[in-house]
Amino acid sequence: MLKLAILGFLRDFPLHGYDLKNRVAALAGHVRPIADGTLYPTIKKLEEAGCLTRRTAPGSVAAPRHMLEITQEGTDQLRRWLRNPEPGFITDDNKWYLVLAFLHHLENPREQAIVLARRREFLDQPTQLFYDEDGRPVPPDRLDSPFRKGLMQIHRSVGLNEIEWLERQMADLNRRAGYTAGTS
Amino acid sequence: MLKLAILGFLRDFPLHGYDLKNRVAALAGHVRPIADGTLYPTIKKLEEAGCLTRRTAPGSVAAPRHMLEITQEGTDQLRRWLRNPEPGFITDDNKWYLVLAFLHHLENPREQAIVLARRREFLDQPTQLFYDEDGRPVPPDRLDSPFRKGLMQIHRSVGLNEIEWLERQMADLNRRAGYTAGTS
DNA sequence: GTCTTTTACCTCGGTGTCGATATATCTTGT
DNA sequence: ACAAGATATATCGACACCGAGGTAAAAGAC
Repeated sequence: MLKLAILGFLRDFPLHGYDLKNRVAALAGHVRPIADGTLYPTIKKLEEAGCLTRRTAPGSVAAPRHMLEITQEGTDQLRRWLRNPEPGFITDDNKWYLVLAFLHHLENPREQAIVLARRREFLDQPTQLFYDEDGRPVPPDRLDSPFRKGLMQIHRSVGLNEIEWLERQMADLNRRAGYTAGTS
Repeated sequence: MLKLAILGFLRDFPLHGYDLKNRVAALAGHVRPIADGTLYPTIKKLEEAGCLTRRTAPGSVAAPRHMLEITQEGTDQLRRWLRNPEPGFITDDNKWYLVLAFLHHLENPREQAIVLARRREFLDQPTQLFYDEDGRPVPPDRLDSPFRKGLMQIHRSVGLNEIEWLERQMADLNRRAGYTAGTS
């Protein structure tokens, strides 16, 4: 999850750790701070895996920075993650938003459309959140708790909203993929 | 996170592990399966902490079950978590939905309203997801990636939707809290 | 009769993230 | 001169969760 975000941001332009931290915080979960104890070891691992290189530069304001740059290896890894996201990245909203934030790094519109289709497929299946004592599904209007009612209502409208957008986006991507195929 | 879900479900009625697993899976992240290796150790820990008791019962279909029942201690713990959720449970959508799913176990409408207010406060602050190379915020219409545009658009409409619901719900709760105060 | 599937429970090792803690640099206020 | 605060990087122990693996009991298929 963090690795995807780091490589995704570095693919745009080189950054140092502190900057990355703020950008990831703003994006992930929307403004959940990411701990130092998570970020720096993760950067180290990515460096050891050859996904990024670091270059010490004087700090613009304070202490010296390590400017991080993505490598070809790192770009390949990023694309692999985006091209074929693990199930959690499709079903977990926060993780899915991360995929969406970096999906433009996957240059082929056909591949992008496939990922969107997977999310669409997931959103399509009806969600049943609650069951009664005997395991029977409980429809929203039969729920005692107003909070559970609201939860299901919000969840539903959010899904419809995103499906609509996905639909438009996929149509657009497929059109562009068609042109590309026609001209090749 | 899992602990909250377990105690929350058990507060409704006693369940066995396997049943819990399916209910949590349906609710958390909407239908993300929860691993056995997570569930059973967590149950064990909750039992050791005195939050629940177990009672072996013959399985209705197959192997014998451990029926789990919440204790007073467990109920107290659940209420503490709900009354004062950690920051992540307010800002992380999946975790927040969990809080919402069990908020009815907090019996005081005033306390419920306080929790909703914290979420509202969080949603109220304008979210800036992306920044350019120099650290300047990038508005949606200046984004190159259609996916990032969509992300911001979806994010915004989802937020407005939920704020509207929160508003209605809080008004209702405060009205009820007022009645209670008046009759006491 | 045995074989597979479903129900049901459990352990162990590995990974990802957090929170506390530490250190160094530069700017600004006093 | 010195303290405070923002910038910047790093380590360590703890905890939650996962995935692979294993056990067992009953139902139904062949």
